[in-house]
Formats: sequence, structure tokens, C-alpha cells
Amino acid sequence: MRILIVEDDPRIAADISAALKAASFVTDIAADGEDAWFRGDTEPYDLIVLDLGLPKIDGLTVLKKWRAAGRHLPVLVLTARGLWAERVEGIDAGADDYLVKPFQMEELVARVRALIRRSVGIGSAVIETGLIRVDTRQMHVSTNGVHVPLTPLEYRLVSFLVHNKGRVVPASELLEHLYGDEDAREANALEAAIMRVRKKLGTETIETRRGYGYFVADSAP
Amino acid sequence: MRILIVEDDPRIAADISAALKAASFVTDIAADGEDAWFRGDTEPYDLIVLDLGLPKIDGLTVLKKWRAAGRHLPVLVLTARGLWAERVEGIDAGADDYLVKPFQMEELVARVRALIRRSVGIGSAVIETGLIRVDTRQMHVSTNGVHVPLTPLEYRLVSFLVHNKGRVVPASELLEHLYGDEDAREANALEAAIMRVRKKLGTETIETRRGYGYFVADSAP
DNA sequence: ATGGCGCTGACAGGAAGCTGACAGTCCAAG
DNA sequence: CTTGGACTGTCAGCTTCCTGTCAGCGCCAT
Repeated sequence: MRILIVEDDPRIAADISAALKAASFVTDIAADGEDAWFRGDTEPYDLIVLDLGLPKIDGLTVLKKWRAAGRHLPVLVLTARGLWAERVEGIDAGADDYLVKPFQMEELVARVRALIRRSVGIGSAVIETGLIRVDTRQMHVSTNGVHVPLTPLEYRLVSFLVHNKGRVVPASELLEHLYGDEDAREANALEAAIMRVRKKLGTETIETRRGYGYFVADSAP
Repeated sequence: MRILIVEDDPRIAADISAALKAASFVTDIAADGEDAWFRGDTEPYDLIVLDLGLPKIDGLTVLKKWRAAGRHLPVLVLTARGLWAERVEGIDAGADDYLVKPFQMEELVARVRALIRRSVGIGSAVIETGLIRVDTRQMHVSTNGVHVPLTPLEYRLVSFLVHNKGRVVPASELLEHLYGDEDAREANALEAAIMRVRKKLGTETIETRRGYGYFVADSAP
């Protein structure tokens, strides 16, 4: 899962980024409205954390532009304490959730997880398919009730596929969502990762649809 | 389905081409207006993605020439951000849809699919005939509710025939739309493909009209 | 009946994907 | 600062599957 953090204070941005990375997300940072607008239009993020006070272009304006262009990805808005006007405007502009500054990182991470789940139509923090079970809060994956330790990359891969269970996910899409824009990888890196996951979770968990991508079956069709 | 990409930046052209190929389209690329004009006049494309800023002949001029010559295939125009004048001119010149640069590939692919459906008079992303059902977004084909896995070529074939259901499609036309101009094939390759599809979906799904071509029955006559 | 169009099974070249080995990088412990 | 281990990208070789070609057969229309 790849997240764009839009925040002009580099310290806060770094903090948020660290917290989200620890929660197995991939993050990019945009420090001003112009950059944010461009990236949000170009890259396929799963969520955007948007601070409103920004140089060049205001956060709300950027949000409105995205919505006008048809971007429907979840946006979590960070707003200064007590500015109710901002909040109302945010709702109108198409924000999906808010967090009032200052906030606890834990809280932010929890909301991000919930928003992403909601955006793919999953209610619970524990996602199950016929073969595996992913606890998104603990970042635990288990087969037959047995916990299987995964490396960060492996977990990101499994998590993304499970969030998109029942759908064939093209390799290109996986690459885009598993890696930030600074570390583009070749397709083979993905194949290697898939193989490593299969070794741990079993060959059947991830199916290959030759020519299309990878597929994780949904338990309840 | 065969698509002409008119774009002078080779990187962007390659990106678009890759995205469309992943969505089971066949693509050719034209890097300047002159080449675009010639190909658009010569080859039977199902859609054209047209960038406006081009060497030799301007994109709008090319579009106008095509329209003047009576070509009515769908054209998706790529326009630079904020150039409203271009947009208005594009409408006048006969563009069917726009996309403002920069954009997400997903969005482009979605619009291309929609335009192609519209051009054959189909509203939904799921096309059904009496015997089969094609989900163009997931690239799924099913008979009697059962998903039938198809190889890329097989899917392209079925997709094209289903988009043209109720009409006899000559073999020559199939060849032109299933393959790019770089990889021309003999007629027998098509026959082999037809046979493979029939093995998977049933002999009745594709009828042979000897001397004329192939035919997929429409469900609602 | 017969010529030709279309069908079919076999085969092979090549592409897509898999796998094991290896090495560079990063981080934590000493 | 050094060392060791975990993680992961890259490479090379291999396997599997896709698909075009060929050769031969069957069936339809005249």
C-alpha cells in the first residue's frame, strides 16, 4: 500500500512517514501544494494524508482539483485544532476523514488502515481468504491458525493481494503499490518476492494468471 | 482491439502502450503528425489516443483531416493541463473525450474501454450474449456462470467478436484488429485460435459463415 | 464428385514466469 | 567502529505455457 504524505513541515512529515513505514506502508512526501497535486494526479496512491496549510497551492484547493478530475482515493485531512470552518470546507471538498493536530501517531495509523480497508470494501481489521488470515493491526499472517513470520516486503505483498482478493492484480500494479517512486524495481524482484511468499504460505495461496497477473481467491464469493 | 497511440515523447508513448497492452489491446505508436495521419488513414484502428503537441503536423490538424475524410472512429485527446483553448478546439475538431496531462494510466485505460464500448453501442462494462458473458474490466469470460480462463490472444479474439456480436466479422478484419502492424499473421493462426476458443467455450459460441467470416449471436435480437 | 475453405492435432520457437545462488545494503549488537 | 545477520534485488539458467506453422483431413457448395 502506497501513501502520499502532503505536509510542509519536514519534521512532521518525517514522523508520519516513519510511523506509516513501521506499519508496512510505502510513503512518498510532497512538501508543497503544487508537487502534491502533480503526484496525486500521476501516481497510483492508495491513500493521501493531506495537511491543509501549504505553500504555493492550498490543501483544500488541491483536494478539490483531484476530486474534480475524478480521483476517488481516500484522503485523510490534517487540520489545526478547533478550526471548524476548515473542517466543514474539508467535507465539502471531499475529505474522507480528519485528524486534529496535534495527534497521536497511533491514531493516524489506525485511521489510515481503516480508510484503506473501507476503500476496498472490507470491514474488519482481520482479513480472511480461504487459505490465509491477515491481521492488519498486528501485521500477522497465519495459515491453518499457525502464525507465519513474514519479512516487511513479503507482508506488504500479501497485504496488498489480500486487500484485492478475488481480483487479478497485474504485476505492474503490484510494482507501483509495493515500491515508492524512488526505488523502482524490475519485474523480477516481484517474482522473487512472490516465490518467497509461496515458500512460506504454500504454492496455492497466490495463483499466477499468465499474461494477466496474480490472483488470491476470495473465501466467500 | 487495435489502438493507435500518437505521442512524440517516446517514454510516455511506451508507458501508454504498456498499460493498454496489459488491458489486452494491440497498440501501434506514431511519433509525429505525418506518420499519425498516414496510419490513421490506412489502418483500421478501433480507437486513437492523440496527443496535441506534435512535430510536423499539429494534432488538431490531423484530427480535422481524419474527420474531413469521414473517419468516425473514437479519438481520445491528451491535452496539457490548463490549456482550455486546446480543449475547446478539440471538441470542435471532433474529439470524443479528453484527458488532461498528467493523468493516471488506470484512468486512461478506463476511458479507452468506455469509448470503445460506446462506439459499438454497448453501455455496460459487462457484455453478454446468449451463451457467454465478458467482463471487460476484469477480462473475465464465463459460460453458464462459470469462469473460463482464456489466454491473452483468446481473450482478445472473444472480446472483439463480442463487441461485434450480431454481425458477421470477416477473417481479414479479425486479423487486422487482433495483431499490430509489426506482427502480421497468416489466416491459419486465426483458425487455430478460433478452434482453441471453441474448445474452451463450446462449439456453438462462434459460428462460421463460410466464405464470409465468423459470427457471434446477439442475445436480444 | 470435387475443389477449396475451414478444422484439427502435432510440433517447435519463444516468451513469461520460476528458482537458486550470490551480493550489496541496512541495522543492531558487541 | 566493527561484525554479523537478515533482507531483498539481480543474474543466469530452467520450466512451463502460449501460439504460429505445417500437414493432412473433412465438409460444404457448386
